[in-house]
Amino acid sequence: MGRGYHHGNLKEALIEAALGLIGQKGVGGFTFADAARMAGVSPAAPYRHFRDRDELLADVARRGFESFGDALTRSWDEGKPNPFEAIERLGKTYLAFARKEPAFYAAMFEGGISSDTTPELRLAADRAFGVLREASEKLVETMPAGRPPAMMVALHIWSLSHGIASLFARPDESRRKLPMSAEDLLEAGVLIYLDGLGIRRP
Amino acid sequence: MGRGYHHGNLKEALIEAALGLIGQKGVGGFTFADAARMAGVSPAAPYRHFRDRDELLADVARRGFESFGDALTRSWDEGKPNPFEAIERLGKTYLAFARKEPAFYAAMFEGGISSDTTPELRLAADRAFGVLREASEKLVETMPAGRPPAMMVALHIWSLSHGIASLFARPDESRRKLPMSAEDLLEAGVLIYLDGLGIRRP
DNA sequence: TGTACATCAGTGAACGCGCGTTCACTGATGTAC
DNA sequence: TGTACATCAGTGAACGCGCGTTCACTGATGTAC
Repeated sequence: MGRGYHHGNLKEALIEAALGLIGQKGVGGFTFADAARMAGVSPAAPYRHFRDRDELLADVARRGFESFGDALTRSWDEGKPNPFEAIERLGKTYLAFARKEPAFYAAMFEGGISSDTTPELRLAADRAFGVLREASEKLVETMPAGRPPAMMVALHIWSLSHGIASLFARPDESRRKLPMSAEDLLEAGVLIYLDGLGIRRP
Repeated sequence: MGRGYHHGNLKEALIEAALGLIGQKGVGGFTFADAARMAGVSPAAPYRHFRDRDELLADVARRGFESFGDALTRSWDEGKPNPFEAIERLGKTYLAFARKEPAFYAAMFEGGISSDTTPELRLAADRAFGVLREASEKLVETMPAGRPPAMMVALHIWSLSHGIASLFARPDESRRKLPMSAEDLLEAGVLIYLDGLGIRRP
């Protein structure tokens, strides 16, 4: 690259490096010094941008949640053509994210970073969950009566998605083998669950 | 203690130490040397019992799965008084284990240890899942017709339990706040799911 | 337009630290006769 | 029952390593006049 004394975009470069390293060695294997090395910079340089390793990790997690939230929002697409079909799309997006962005996913859920580390992180995480919450609300509204709390429905779907993603949709090591794809497993699960609530495909 | 030159029970002591350290600092923060120190032994001593840190961790995970499997088996209690009630008990046991044995849980699911590390580990993990599988089989058998695959049912319940445990039932840092207990959330979820399958409380 | 100066991102050398791992060893335990 | 010996669990000192962190510094960039 032939960069001079100043990097110019070190903060971004460190985030990129962190994602690469987490992807390779997992969250635990990622180190501050390694990120600096990967960005082609001295080990003291990152301190200009992050207080320590945890702050960098929290920033990665925040960006992960933002990207995740965006993906979920797009996928939900205001519940078109109907909440039922849209929520199935949401589930697929959840798994797709875990698969395609394992580094983000690890920083978000396995990093040992509490959501309360930063207000921004909390906000981003809340926003991502908010999409699921809104979807559940719309879904529940299609019922004529005996509506369950939308919050609970959102938590159930989130938990099922997260469980399946963690157990079966990580490119990590060889997880347990499945007789079907994680996507099909989730879709079937959500279908049965919604049926149990009394919500059927329109 | 006044132990002499030989420890006498170092292997067990190292496992204990590992559990304590994992409980305190998480799987990532646990080190081989630390375990030795905690067991009151020189840093070279553990090598008489474990090839390296990973082998120790795999052994912890194996014991975790065995203990988990035992707890599930006791909880299932051959499906008494009926599979429906027994499987609700199973769910509670799942969460209770995650809560009461966070160190085991972490080694089993967040240790970065693949189930294929050791045949014994795989066996123990399979046995634990087997309880849930058997429970699902018995549950499905209560249906007169249109039975879903028991394997799928087991995977759904496992995933939901695991998702709820990971997100809300870890004493880790302050996880997301819930409007209800993790136990109630899981029970409600399983109830709705089984209802969707057409299985009702007898 | 040029010059002086402030700002600030990145340097590189240095430090203390704890980890993983090895090695020849030592002392306790068990066993054969 | 006693003695000689083999076995083996644990020692402690040593090593190389990479990490996190600090520090006075340097050189590029931007800005005021």
